[in-house]
Amino acid sequence: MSQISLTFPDGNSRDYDAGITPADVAAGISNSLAKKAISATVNGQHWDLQWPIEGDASIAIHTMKDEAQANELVRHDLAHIMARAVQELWPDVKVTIGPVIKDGWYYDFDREEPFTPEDLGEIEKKMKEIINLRDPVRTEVWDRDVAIKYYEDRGEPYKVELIESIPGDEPLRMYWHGDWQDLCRGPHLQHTGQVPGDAFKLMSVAGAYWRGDSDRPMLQRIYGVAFTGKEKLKAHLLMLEEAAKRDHRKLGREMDLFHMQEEAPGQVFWHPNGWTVYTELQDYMRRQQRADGYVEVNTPQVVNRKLWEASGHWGNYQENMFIVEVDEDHAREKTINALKPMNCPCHVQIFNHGLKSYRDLPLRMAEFGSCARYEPSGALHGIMRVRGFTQDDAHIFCTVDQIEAESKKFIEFLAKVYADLGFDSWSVKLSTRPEKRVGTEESWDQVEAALGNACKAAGYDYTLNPGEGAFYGPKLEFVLTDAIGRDWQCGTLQVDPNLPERLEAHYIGQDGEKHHPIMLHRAVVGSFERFIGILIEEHAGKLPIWLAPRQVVVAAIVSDADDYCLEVVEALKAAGVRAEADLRNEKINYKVREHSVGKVPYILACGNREVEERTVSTRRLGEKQTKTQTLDEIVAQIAAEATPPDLAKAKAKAAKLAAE
RNA sequence: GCCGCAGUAGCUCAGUGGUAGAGCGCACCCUUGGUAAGGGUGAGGUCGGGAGUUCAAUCCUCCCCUGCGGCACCA
Repeated sequence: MSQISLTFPDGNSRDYDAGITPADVAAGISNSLAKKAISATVNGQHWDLQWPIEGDASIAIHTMKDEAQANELVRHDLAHIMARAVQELWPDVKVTIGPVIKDGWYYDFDREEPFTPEDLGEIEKKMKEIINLRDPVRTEVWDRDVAIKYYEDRGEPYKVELIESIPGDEPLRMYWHGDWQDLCRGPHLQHTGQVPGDAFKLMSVAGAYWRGDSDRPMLQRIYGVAFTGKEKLKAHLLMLEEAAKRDHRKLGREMDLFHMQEEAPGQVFWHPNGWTVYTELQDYMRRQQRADGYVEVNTPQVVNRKLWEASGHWGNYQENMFIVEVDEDHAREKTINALKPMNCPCHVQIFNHGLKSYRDLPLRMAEFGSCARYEPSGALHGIMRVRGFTQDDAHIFCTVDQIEAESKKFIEFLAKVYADLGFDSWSVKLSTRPEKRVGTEESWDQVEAALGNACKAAGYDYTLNPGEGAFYGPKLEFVLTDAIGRDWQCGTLQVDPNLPERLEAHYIGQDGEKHHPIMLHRAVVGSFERFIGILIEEHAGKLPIWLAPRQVVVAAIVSDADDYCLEVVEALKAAGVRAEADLRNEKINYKVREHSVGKVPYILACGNREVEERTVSTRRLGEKQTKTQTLDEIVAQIAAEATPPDLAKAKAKAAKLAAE
């Protein structure tokens, strides 16, 4: 038998007979390691303890202490254990696939009856029994024909289909957890008892299409979460509770920001508080855009289908448009219009009005454009995914040569805005040419390179998103990461040579000839609705004071202080602060609690002492400590703190200049 | 759009084949209280919409709408 050399993480190597398994290797090191071992990494590949090693290799034996491998194995084995439990409870249920996902796993089943929450409890119980059996895990490589025959005989059509879709040169591997068998590429644990029986939980049942295809059968997916220890499961469940507390739908109600109702699904009724946040953010964006060389326009909501036919939306996007038919008495035919789902065709109309010269480019045309899209009902989610929304939309009309410089300028702009809005953590993805596309390879090469170069020139790295570009051009996507680690795509930059051509936009070049401009579709916050939802969840409702709808409540401790409270409110208002008085016949405890729950950044309490001394008792949201400040002092302090970040910077700069 | 679950007072929720209840909030009264809920009284509901079964439906059945969790979608 030939010998192979295995190199361990400490750099030592040892010779073994070819075909040795990591289990044997572990046993050769120590008894306890043999028991504790869960898997190995062989030549960088996660390796089952039972798989033979045929050549020289590096090897590391894993135990439950290796979090990454342990999590993967625990979750993967639980997927199998759950499938086994389900088939033991209901033998006619058909199994499909069950992959590991973030924090857990899922398994898709085909079963006539829907699973109920009580079923989940029963399955969980059965899973714990299986874990306690400590059944060995065993694996074999099978012939395709044998495997197909096996699953055909057992009436498991989904498995047959899976095998048929696996490339012919790949070995088919079978795994047994006790007597229960599943097709699986592995690796797995040594026995079911290696799974911690108290560190997993079945979370939910949901429908999911077979192979993710909406034309195929709907299966039932059971989701579970699992970790290497009980405490980690607890921590995870706690985190979910915390996330639920930040839910913008809940906070939106509690802070009286907005509501939605069934007469206008997917559209927002902004209340005064919410609209204050909205306009504050919009005012900020408007200032930024002006400073960055954009012109602002406004275009119609209801536009005749002719324009949508010309732009291509009628053909490609009709299902997502609100169609508005107007049946005028004296019109022979009714006119058919659509609410605009995007602003770009309208912006081209403005561009086309009057002859443009190359000297006019780049032309940066911005609109806080209200759009309506008929999103599928199942896609709606609070104010994050809606049917009516407003974008900080703009289109930059430019030449091919200007793409790179304009993109760089935009990235810098976006970076400044995100920094002002408190998002330090964001990343860039470059989506490149998809399979179905228009345009030449050379033009794609050129434009993709321009976007990549612009990123680097602006000082940002990007990851590739191959094949995810639009049919007409590549795009940059800017992804924010919020306070609890969730990703949100907000900003975007898309290169579009197609629409200007379709809508016959052109400019006169230096050569005196007509040329089509390129359009860069771009947005920073994306939809205001969604972005405000993100802000609410990011800050758990405690918005930065300049965005907070109610910045200060001046609360009277005794009614003798009422007049003074009103005076304080007036002083704050005069300094541009959103302040209100709370003179209700309630105790100060009650008022403090209510406005704290309402996430008001400043509570200023005034009693006889304050009236006497012309001071206020200041309490900052989230702090227990109060302090006494003079009226002048607190007005100046809050006015400064409530100044939007861009204006604050401008003020600081002006002050510095004045000092010099 | 698809699968499952849900819809009862402004909010959170309990409940029943014989037309409903709590807490909070709201109104009024007492209380003027020093930093996260003082006390009392009261008003408030077509039990999501429609149809059916029944002597009788908020409750059972069917259809629709909306929401929630996923899936699909996000030119």
